[in-house]
Amino acid sequence: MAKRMPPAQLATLLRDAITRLNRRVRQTRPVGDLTGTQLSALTSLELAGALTPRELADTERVQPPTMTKIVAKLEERGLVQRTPHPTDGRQVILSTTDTGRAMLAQFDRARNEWLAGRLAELTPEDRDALQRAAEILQKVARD
Amino acid sequence: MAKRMPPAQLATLLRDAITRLNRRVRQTRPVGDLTGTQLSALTSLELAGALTPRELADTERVQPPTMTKIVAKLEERGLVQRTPHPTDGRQVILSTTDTGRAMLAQFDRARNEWLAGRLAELTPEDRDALQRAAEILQKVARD
DNA sequence: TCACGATCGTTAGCCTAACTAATAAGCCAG
DNA sequence: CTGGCTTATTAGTTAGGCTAACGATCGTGA
Repeated sequence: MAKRMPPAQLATLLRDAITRLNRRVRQTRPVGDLTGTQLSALTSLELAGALTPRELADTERVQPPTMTKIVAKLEERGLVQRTPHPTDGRQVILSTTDTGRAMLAQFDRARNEWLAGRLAELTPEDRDALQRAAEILQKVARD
Repeated sequence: MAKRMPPAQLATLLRDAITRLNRRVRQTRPVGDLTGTQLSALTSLELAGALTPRELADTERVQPPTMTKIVAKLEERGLVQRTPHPTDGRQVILSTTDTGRAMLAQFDRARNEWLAGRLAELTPEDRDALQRAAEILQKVARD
């Protein structure tokens, strides 16, 4: 590994790596015609059980209008359903449908084909390093 | 660190981490009103000295029409210039202008403020792990 | 030599995904 | 019971990707 570098330089390196990896992953994306954003939202919703659009937007770190659009697409496909909030007439409760859960299960298999393939070519030590890094990055991205 | 996981699961973890980090970085971006994509292209061009649009597109791993748009925005701002190719009438040569270089120099200072700040809060060991991971990811993202 | 296929850059058109601003509906406190 | 806050949506903009198609140019093979 190269010499230890100051945080600003590491930030540049990280952003560059992440940008490029994102582009590569995007290029190989048309799996099941759900976009990464939609899949991520569906997964968060499934993990949480049920959320309001606002809560889901906060979870996904997007603004409410953005989540409105994402949910609309998922609803079109019958992957999420909305039920009225029991006491607050403004809010709605989002939850995954059986179809949505089936879709998620299917993705569990087909998921990340390209990236997983590339990762499988790495040494176990490299994969360990990436795993550790992913956990650190999750922490960094959290508030 | 958690137990070692299979590549498919690691791929999921990585993509999630990267997606979230990208969103966070985007939210804190309005520094000098150049986007990450534009900055990346400008930096690549500066590093290479001079490139054709095709070469720059390949470097940035986007399709030529995408690079046309990015270059158009950079040219509007006077950050890059185009000169005719000396022998091939189809091609053009892109290079950074003095203004573009000044902009890059300014970014060298203000760059990655949020991310660098967050990274500075980590332990040196965590930063080492991220540095190693970034280098691995660069390799993975490369062809 | 010249006609035709390949290459380069651009244009046009589409999509995803994000943002802000504004609006309608509903809640609640004084 | 009214005025202000919250929730969700709509409308409109921007960035950034893609593919398809096109004109200009290059270069090669008959």
